[in-house]
Amino acid sequence: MPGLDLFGGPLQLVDDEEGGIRYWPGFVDGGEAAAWFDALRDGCDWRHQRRTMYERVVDVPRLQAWYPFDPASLQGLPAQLPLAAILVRIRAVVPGGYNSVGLNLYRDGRDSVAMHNDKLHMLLPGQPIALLSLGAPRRMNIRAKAGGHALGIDLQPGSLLAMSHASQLTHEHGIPKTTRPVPPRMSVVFRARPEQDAAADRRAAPAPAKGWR
DNA sequence: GAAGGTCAAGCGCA
DNA sequence: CTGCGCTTGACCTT
Repeated sequence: MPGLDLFGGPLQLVDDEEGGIRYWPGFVDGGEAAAWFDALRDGCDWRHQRRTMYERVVDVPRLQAWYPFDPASLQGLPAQLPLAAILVRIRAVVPGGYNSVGLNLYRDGRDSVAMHNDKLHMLLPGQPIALLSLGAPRRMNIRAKAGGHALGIDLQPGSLLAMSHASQLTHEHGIPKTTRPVPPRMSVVFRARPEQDAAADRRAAPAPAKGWR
């Protein structure tokens, strides 16, 4: 386990040729993280999905929101949300052609995500995924698919986690449920998606009406 | 357009 | 106590 470096550099959690998985515990200060959390919690278009399992319809255990945007103009990011400010800060540390942001809200310890990796066909090769954590700390497990033990990391509010494209091939990650009482936690995840998918996103996303008939 | 992958809750196990 | 692996099935870039 690498030690915390005193000069603000990241902890290297996983190594590969594209930067592996890096973690900046104090990427932004607590006050800013708290302000962003409040604004996003109150202002995002949160969606609650359902899934069927064993003839029962169950709630997906988290709320989600998602915005595709143009990397140059930032069009697509709602102006009343601090997403553009967050993106600027993230790009300065983890450069990338981000064109989509997904948010997850884990309301309490019963909310979770199963171990998974991001779908590679939905990501541009070589481009990292950048994940900002806000709200309460939650444990994330990271495990090599090849086997071995899971690495647990408490994602602190204001922390940044950067995952290489290549690491999605070799590792999976998840947020387990916990019986401990925990306040809400939010992740803000920036990705660079292939243009054809990004275009489909723009079509699917709420857009100004422009019917021609 | 087809079809293989995903991922929910709960259980048993180590 | 906690993580993990197994199960079924509707849905498939939210």
